This record gives sequence, structure tokens and C-alpha cells, in this order.
Amino acid sequence: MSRKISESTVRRLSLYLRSLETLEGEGSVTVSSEELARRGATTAAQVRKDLSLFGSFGKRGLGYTVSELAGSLREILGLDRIWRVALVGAGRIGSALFEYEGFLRRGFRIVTIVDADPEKVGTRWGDVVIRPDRELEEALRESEVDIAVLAVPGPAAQEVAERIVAAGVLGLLNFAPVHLRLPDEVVLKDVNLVVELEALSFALARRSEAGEG
Amino acid sequence: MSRKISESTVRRLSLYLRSLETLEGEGSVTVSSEELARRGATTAAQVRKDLSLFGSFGKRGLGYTVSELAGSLREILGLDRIWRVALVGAGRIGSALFEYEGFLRRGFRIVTIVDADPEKVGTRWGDVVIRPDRELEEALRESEVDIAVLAVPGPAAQEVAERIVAAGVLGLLNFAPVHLRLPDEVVLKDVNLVVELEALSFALARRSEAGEG
DNA sequence: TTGTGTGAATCCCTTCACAGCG
DNA sequence: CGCTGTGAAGGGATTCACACAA
Repeated sequence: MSRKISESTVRRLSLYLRSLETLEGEGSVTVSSEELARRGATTAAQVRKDLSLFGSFGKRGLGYTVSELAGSLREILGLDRIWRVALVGAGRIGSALFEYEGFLRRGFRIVTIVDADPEKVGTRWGDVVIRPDRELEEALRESEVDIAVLAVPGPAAQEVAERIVAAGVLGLLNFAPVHLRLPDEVVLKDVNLVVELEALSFALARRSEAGEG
Repeated sequence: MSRKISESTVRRLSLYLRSLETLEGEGSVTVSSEELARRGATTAAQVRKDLSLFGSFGKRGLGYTVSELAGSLREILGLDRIWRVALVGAGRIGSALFEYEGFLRRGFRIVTIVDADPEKVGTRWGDVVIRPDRELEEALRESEVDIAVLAVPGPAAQEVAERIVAAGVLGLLNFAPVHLRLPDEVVLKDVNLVVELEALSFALARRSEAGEG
């Protein structure tokens, strides 16, 4: 049952869902793999292959029913539930996430915020009170956190991550620009802006080189 | 000369550079592919293969000289120059980037900020004055911008991106959770937090399923 | 002896092509 | 007839394994 699903497939599923949400807004009832491919920057065959890993969702000759496929994708992606999220580090990135309305709408609810800065501790974001770093483990357990968003300075990241894992949280979204070494059972995703910028720099540098030559 | 370099290779090069910077801080003089692999969550063979695409940087039996390899990687990644960056959208994400010191240190200098909010226009971030949306094209050209960071709301993103490209900027880092359709000559990188979170959700949902089964 | 650089082998992902259902 | 679902083919990327240089 539990086939191995590649990272890239999952990313595409997420993009398909985004397209389907747009299509719902536009009032479309059905959609073809062709159309989904166009909107997701991939190919029709890829769309069908990705979906076929999880079942048969379409009607031959017709395409996919937008609302049904969206529902199936939400279920596949585990979005048919509320994920309880902790913000570890209440800096700019944390606040950007906190204010992002799409966050809650997609089932991610911020239930705990922790920060090391005494100035911030005790202040409220919405109805969540910021707690001090030393209460991290307690806060994670009390709030039954599923996912921790790690937005602390690079040098502190490894240590804080280990404490989070030790407190029983198995999902981490890491914004610190360092490679975390954690047990295999932990699900870790990195958002590394420096890597993206450097990839951009590489591509642009090559481009101008080629342009000159 | 201009071989095709895969996206994943470039991402790894960026991570190697990060490891090398750490090693420099720790005072290491040489490093093996083995050690770089450990720090970058990959294999020694992969490290050597990646580097071999660009030349021979190591000494057999010894490894790589940390400072030399770091220098070579910076050159390969196009980091041996200053990239002039525009912030389009001065919201939370923009301010997070602006305050991130690693940004400038790695050669990305924010030279222009544009926002549609009249309240923000005219205020200063550092020594950059925020300019109104209608002056976008002018600002990009005057400041000779290489890279635009697009941090505007999803619905506005496509239109603003097209204006940026029309103004001659060929590098875009997009934070809006939409798929932008732009000419092929544009280098576009997406940072999509929703995709990362959903990938996390997927992995966690599967994990608990498997755990129960 | 150690650890790089690299062809060869392997593995995995994407694309092709078409049978088959609506 | 149109479009999905899928085995087979193809193409890339990763890993293996070892010749060779220091």
C-alpha cells in the first residue's frame, strides 16, 4: 500500500490543488490533465501519472471534476484536518507567517509562540501569548503541537531543533540557513532563501556569460 | 563549454559553500569530500561529481583547501560581484529580507523598494526611500536593478511580474503563492511556503497512517 | 596510503504511446 | 470521438568502483 512517493510528485500535487482552487473560483466544473498541466508548468502525462499513484479520479473522455479532485488532493496531502503549529522564534519571518491568512485557511493553526527575547515574552499575537524560550518543551506538549516552524538565528538552530524533537514534535519547517542533523523519523523541510538567491545568481551569471560569448 | 547544470547540483553547491564558510570559521585548512558530504546531507561521490563539472579543485590524497574551494564556488555561483536587488512589496516578507544581514554579506544589495500602500511611500528603510507602485519601472531602471524580489499579494503578482520584466529585469525571486507565466529568458525562482507546509503535512499524515497500520 | 576524478552501472523520474472506458 | 490510466521506453541523475596522483 505504502508506495514510495517522490518529493517532486508531492510538490506538484500541492500546485495542482492551487490550480483547482483557482478553477473553483472561476466556476469551472471539470478540467483536463492538459489544462492542469498548463497551469502548473508541467505536462499532461505527468499530471495523470502523479494522480494515478493514488487512484483513479477522472472520467475518460471528460476529465476531472474540479471539486472532487480538489477534495481528493486535500485528503491525500493530509489537509483534511487541523495541524497544530508552534512558532519558535517570533521575528520577522514568524510574523510574516502569522499574518498570512492562507495559513489558517489551509488548516495550519498557530497555537503556540516561543521567543528568547524578554521584551517579546508576554506580548500577544492575536490570542496567543508569547512564551519564553525556557518553557519551549512545556509549551509544545501543552499545546499538542504537530509542526514547529523554526525561525531562530542560524547558530541557535541545531540546539533548539533538538529540544523540539526531544519534546515529541516530528514535523519541522526550518528557516535557519543551516543544515540540521536530526533523527530519521523527523520530517524536516528547509526554506533556505540564500540557496534560492544563489541559484538565481548562478543562472544570471551564466546567462550574461553566454550572452557575451 | 556551457554544459547543462542541473538545478539540484546548483543547490548543493550553495550548501557546500555554506559548509565551507563554517569550516573557515572553525579554522580548518583542508576538507575531504567525505566531510563535505556529511555536512551537506549527501554522499562523497556526489560532492566530487558536482565539483568535477566545473574543474579539478582538490589534491589527491589530501582533499580540498577550504579557502580555495570557497573562492571557486563563489565565482561559479556568480557571487564575486554585487547584485542590485529591488524589493517589490514592502510587507513582512520584504522587511524580513531587508533585515537579514546575510543578504548583504553575500553580495545582494537592496537598492530600491516599491510599495502600493500610500502610507508606506516616502518612508525610509535604512537609506532607501520607499517609492510608489506607479514609479516601479522608473525605479528599476534608475537603480540598475538585476534581481527583483516579488513580495506582493497573489492576485497582483502576475501583473507586477510582467511590468518588472518589461522594465528589463531578468531575475525574479517570487514569494507570491501563484505560478507566474513569464518569457523563457527570465530566471524565476519560487519560494512557496504553502507547498513546503503541504509537503510536511503529506509526510506526517503518511507517517501516522503507517504507524497505525 | 589516502582521497580525488571519472567512466560504467544503476536507479529513478519523465515522456511516450496506446488500449480502453465513457 | 475524447481523454484517462498505464506499461514500456527513454533520459537524467546518483552511486559504484577503481585508476591514478600526491
